[in-house]
Amino acid sequence: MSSVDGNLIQDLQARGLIAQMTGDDALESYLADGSRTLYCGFDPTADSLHIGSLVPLLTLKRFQLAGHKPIALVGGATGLIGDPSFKAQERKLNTPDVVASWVGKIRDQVSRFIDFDLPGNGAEVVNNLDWTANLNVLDFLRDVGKHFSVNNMINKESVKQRIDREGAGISFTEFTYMLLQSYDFSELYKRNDCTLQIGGSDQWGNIVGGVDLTRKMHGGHVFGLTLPLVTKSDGTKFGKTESGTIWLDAAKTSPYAFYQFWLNTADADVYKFLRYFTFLSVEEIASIEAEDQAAQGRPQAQGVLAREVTRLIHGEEGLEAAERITHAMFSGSFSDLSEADLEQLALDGLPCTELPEGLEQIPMTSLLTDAGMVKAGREVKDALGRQAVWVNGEAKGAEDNMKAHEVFAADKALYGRFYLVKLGKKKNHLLKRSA
RNA sequence: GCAGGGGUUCCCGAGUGGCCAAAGGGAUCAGACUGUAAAUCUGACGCGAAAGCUUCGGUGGUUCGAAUCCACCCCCCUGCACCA
Repeated sequence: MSSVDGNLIQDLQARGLIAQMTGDDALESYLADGSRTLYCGFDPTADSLHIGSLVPLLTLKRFQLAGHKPIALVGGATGLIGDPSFKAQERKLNTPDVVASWVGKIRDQVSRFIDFDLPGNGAEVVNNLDWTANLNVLDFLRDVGKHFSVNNMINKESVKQRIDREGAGISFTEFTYMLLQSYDFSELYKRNDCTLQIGGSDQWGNIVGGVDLTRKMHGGHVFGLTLPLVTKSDGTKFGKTESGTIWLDAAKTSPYAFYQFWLNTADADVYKFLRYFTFLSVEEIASIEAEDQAAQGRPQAQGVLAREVTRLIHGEEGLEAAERITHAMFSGSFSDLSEADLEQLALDGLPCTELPEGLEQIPMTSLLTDAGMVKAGREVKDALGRQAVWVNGEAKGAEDNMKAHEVFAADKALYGRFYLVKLGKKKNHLLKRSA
């Protein structure tokens, strides 16, 4: 049995990672006294987790590093129901086979973060469908449902807007979600001696429900701890960009795009994010912050954050790929890229499209819109008007709009095949001549 | 079901017969300044390279002409009634 790090809670506190916890000081000494088993649930609401799940995921890992045993629960059952917590509207149910396929993907993703082979506190992944699939309705209502007060449930902050708001409403199905999640906790307590559940702060109601149910059903004293919702200083939602959600799946968000997302973190958020999303010690982060403050110009923090998190999610290889593209695209020295480098960029996740036929007829606006660089031709037109489109380093203007055949002439291609197109400062794209 | 209010371009929100592709704000994109930041300033912002085309909950109608007027329908909100 590995020894436990008694300072875990203090470290989490220093990182700002504790939103609420049950039994305050009791939990801290409970964790310091021995290796405990804890769990966190991840519902399959899509075919991949996104960075919103990163805080709980990494926190599980922090507990493991401190000597505790983490269980990642994939919600094969709860994913069939839908958590109403702080959701404005009832959600559409996904079909069982869809949820089942998502369960598989989420399980694989989650598994990459925690260590299964640690002696004494090796991680586990469980699926709550295992203990609910064959649950008898009458038994459930008698054994579990009886412990819940509807009066209490409708007063939960998490469902208040659904209860109070005219025209919103909540179905009995979603209303029951809390019972299922609570039952999970009591089951894991019984089966795995799991005595702590962690989750986002929106899960507080569900977690407390589980704490109560475990006491009522098994007389067990268990704990709950919630993590803060990640917010940005400018008030916009964390984890979304104009081009969409930042996913953990490399097929949905390339390591390059992922790296760029973190690199673009606002100064006002970056040190907080370093504490949330990296395993650098709070002291290290403080010294980075101090250095940045002392230095003029660009802070180093975003680079550190992007590197650390990208390595964590996509590994050393993913990070190298991301940095390779970033360097090629933003250093302005793409001309010394080799042919193999260019091919690699496409593989690394630089958006890449094949050049269509009949360029004489195709305006640049449609060409670049179709390639997915922008949403409407107007943006290309605007950019052309400001000399903000470059093809292989050469700025193009409005007069080139109908001259795609000249802009993309065969003799202008790098290695006879490639064109690097840059629109504005940040949009890069690779166009390839078909072979 | 009755009475009243409302549904406008990504969002909020003006517009009540032509001057409306539709004020203003937000978001977004691009430019300047920078650090691939923030703040600020500038431009764009239904679609289209253009000519032009398609919008104001839906369908029909009145009119030379409708987001604006009429009819019917759908949806939302606020009261009242019904369920009790």
